[in-house]
Amino acid sequence: MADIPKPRISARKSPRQARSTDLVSAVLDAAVQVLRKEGAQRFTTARVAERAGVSVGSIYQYFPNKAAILFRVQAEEWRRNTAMLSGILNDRSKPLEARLRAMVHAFIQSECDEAEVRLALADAAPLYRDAPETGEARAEGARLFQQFIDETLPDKPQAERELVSDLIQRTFSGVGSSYSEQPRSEEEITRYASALADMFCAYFATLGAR
Amino acid sequence: MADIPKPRISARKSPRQARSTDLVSAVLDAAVQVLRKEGAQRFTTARVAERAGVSVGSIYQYFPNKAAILFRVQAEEWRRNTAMLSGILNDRSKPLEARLRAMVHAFIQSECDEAEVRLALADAAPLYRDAPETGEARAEGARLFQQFIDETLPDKPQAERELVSDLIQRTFSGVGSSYSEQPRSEEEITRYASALADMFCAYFATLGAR
DNA sequence: GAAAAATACGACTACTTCGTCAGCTTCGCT
DNA sequence: AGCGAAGCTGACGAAGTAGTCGTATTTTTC
Repeated sequence: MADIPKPRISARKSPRQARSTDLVSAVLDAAVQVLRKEGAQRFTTARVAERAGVSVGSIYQYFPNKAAILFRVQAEEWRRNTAMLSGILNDRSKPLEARLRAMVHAFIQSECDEAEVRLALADAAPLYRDAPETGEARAEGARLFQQFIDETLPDKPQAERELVSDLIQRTFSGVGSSYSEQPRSEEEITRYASALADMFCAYFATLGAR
Repeated sequence: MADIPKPRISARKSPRQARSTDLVSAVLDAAVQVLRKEGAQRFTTARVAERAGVSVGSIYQYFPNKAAILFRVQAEEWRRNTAMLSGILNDRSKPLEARLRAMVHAFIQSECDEAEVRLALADAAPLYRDAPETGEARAEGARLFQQFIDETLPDKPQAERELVSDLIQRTFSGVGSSYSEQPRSEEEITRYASALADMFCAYFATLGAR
């Protein structure tokens, strides 16, 4: 059994004046910097406050606890990512395979670009992953994959499409976070993304993708 | 940047009498139990000592620090796993594909069987992953995959075989740990392992596996 | 069986961290 | 200007944890 989840991730109160809005974004920016420079282990509210040029008390006016800050950072990360991948996948001017290949490359690339933050965020996952909001955010991403698979394998029964979508998604994120643990050159990234896309294409082909 | 690595994972002194050997294994057993029941966050030397029926000081006679205990547990886990998979992969009485499918299933199965411990161990990874010993242990596992790929794709250049091996390995462990985060029934596991194996087989087929 | 070596104990130190709260400052508005 | 609300501060309390060390106990050696 893991840690007892603290289901208090949602904001304590909302900023009403301009300065408090600024404060919140300063805190989130600082949080990213602290994660990058200090790692998850040394991510503390005090350090975030210092870096943001703000007092600890102010942070706790808009975030109920440390986990909430991390969750907001992670949610933002996911949001950007989903938007980017969604844009690539829904570009109907290209054939399915080209879109898939582009998406794989973009994902691996971005994963490597922000490797430090991602790794730290992953290390801190135990603090926020059991919150209900996390589940919703994940489901959002899942829909993206599901939609793509539905388009790729329209003749398969839904149960199978769901299974395949789930598998692709896990492969994606698993390989991405593992691969980005070490620094990689542009060329390495291209080669690796290409191989991963090859694997997906081969799989889809045997499943009878159109 | 992540946490500064503490390169002191190796044993402080070796047990010479029977009672101290017992103590060490009691500590390791207790460590697994604490991980399972309390999670990585609440894994403390004090709790391990209590569960092992031993005092904190005794632990520090054979382990230089907390990370060392976690590393020993993880190393043991890897050792068992490598042995199991190695046994399946080297069973020359079966064709390559059957061995691959058996291996995938066994891996996913064991991952799910021990999900709690694995998850906690993964959460604690930041504490031990930067130690040099961890790299060696990983390399051990990598050889296993490399050997299998060399056998599967003997006509490809070595660079490509290494790339494929790396990709398969990351897919393996990434999908495994992600999939096992939720409890799964036997049937679900079989279906999922089968799909994953399908993906690998499809990929190998397009690469011209023999 | 007595000295020496190995082992075990656990109270204790030194440190870190989360989150609060009483009081002070700034803002918006009339 | 002046008043109430919103916002900000940072010292502080409470909790928890890693690892040490002087002392007690058990085992081995001679």
